[in-house]
Amino acid sequence: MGLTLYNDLTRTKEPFVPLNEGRVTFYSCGPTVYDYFHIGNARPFIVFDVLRRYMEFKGLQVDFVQNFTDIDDKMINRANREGITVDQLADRFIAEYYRDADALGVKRPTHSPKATEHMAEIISLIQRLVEKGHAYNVDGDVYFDVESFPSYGVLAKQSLDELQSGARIEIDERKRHPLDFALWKARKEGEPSWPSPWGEGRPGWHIECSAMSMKYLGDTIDIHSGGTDLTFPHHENEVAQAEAATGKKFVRYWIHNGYLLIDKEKMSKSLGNFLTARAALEQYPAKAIRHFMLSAHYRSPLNFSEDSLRQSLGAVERLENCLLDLDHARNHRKRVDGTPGSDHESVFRSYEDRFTAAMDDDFNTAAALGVVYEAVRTVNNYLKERSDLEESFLPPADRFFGMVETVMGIPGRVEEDGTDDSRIRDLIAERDAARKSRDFKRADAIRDELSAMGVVLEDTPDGVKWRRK
RNA sequence: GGCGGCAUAGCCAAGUGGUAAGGCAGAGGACUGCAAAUCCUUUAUCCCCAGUUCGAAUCUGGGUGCCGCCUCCA
Repeated sequence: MGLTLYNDLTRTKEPFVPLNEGRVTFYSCGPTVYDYFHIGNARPFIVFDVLRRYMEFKGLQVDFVQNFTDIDDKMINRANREGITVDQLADRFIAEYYRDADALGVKRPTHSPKATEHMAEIISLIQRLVEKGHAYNVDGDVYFDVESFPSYGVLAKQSLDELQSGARIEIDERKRHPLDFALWKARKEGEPSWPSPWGEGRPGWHIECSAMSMKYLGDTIDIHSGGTDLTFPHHENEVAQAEAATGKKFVRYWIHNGYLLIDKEKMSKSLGNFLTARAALEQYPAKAIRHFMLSAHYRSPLNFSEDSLRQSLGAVERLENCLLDLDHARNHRKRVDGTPGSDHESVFRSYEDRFTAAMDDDFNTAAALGVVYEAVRTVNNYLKERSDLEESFLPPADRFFGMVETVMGIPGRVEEDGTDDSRIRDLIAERDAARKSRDFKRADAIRDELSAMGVVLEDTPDGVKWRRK
């Protein structure tokens, strides 16, 4: 069974068939690097990271491009406020972006282009639009002429008239139509600028994505993703610019993630109701945040709360404990030949099939997680019901949980904290000896000591297990 | 005004015609020196009304409530 995706262009679920067999071109709108990103911004980063990983797991080669917007009003304002250049601001927050995204386990894109490094492509795209009569120059500002592009509104599913009514845009009399948008903005005092055929200036809001998408992935790409608030006007405008210039279809599948809500409201910088990803990571490990993001379907709104994060942490720890138990059994239990009649291979293959079926169904991570936890219970039961370990059990179990790790990035690799394990092992051995001689006071004292070191002990029939908190 | 989304147990959340996945929390039990982990049992008239159907959380119509986009925003 193949992957199906809900395409916002058609508003239906469609089988996903890449333009070129075996290869996927995927562009995801990235951050404007004027500040730390918040946990709501992190949703698309994580969720589309998982979609990308899943497609790679299925054997597709994914060319995944995510841009950095490093020149716009917010960049200029923030740089001015900080008394630094826009370049310096961008350098700083690109580094901060990577620090947080890496910490969240988000794979780095194939390409991460910056707008300021693609002026040639941007200008040449605008030029093509001007030449074809889709754009016009007014005093050094260049606007896209929406009326010259009959299918404007394909993504919004609205006509120009409908879009106009009720819109609270201040009307710029120099524009031919209120919805005409800037491709190029003439330089203002104190702003960074680049030379162009229309004079010094800088690119408008939307043009960079079209230009960079076309440069790295070609005129027509398979998938373009972003938050649902980008549907209009950002993505609508991208379509208009690109298709007006090339005459070809720009994006085959448009996908948008739902918002992260907080107190039932959209989390956003302008509302001020946000929590930075950095701050969230100080309180909860990445595995909990990833699990939280994957616990709902990507298109649904997802309500953020401390409690939800706590619940996700509890859940992902259950998965982690299961894998630790499995490893402990691997290292300490007697291996025996498989019992005739017990077919672990087909049990885990069935889980794998159900997991991939859920993921194939418009990337239903919540349903896929349900399957993961059924598999967890199976493993826990198996380990409880016997004291040895069949050789036939590990390979299919490892394959299944390896797939979960590869695709979802949970539970994630345990970070080394530099503690010397030999000290821990010595203490555990000492405690074990104390327990054998029924000196429980001493044993508990050692447990407390280890606990203070962040080490949790579990006494099991297979011996003492330990893990870091 | 136009376009769109959502409403499932205490909480989070799957499920698009055949009598409700999974997780968190709670209760009871098993195991246990203690603890932890784990296992078992247990918790849902699927927002309301009407309709279609042998049968609806799932389809249709009408409500109610919440949210979003149309303006910078993932």
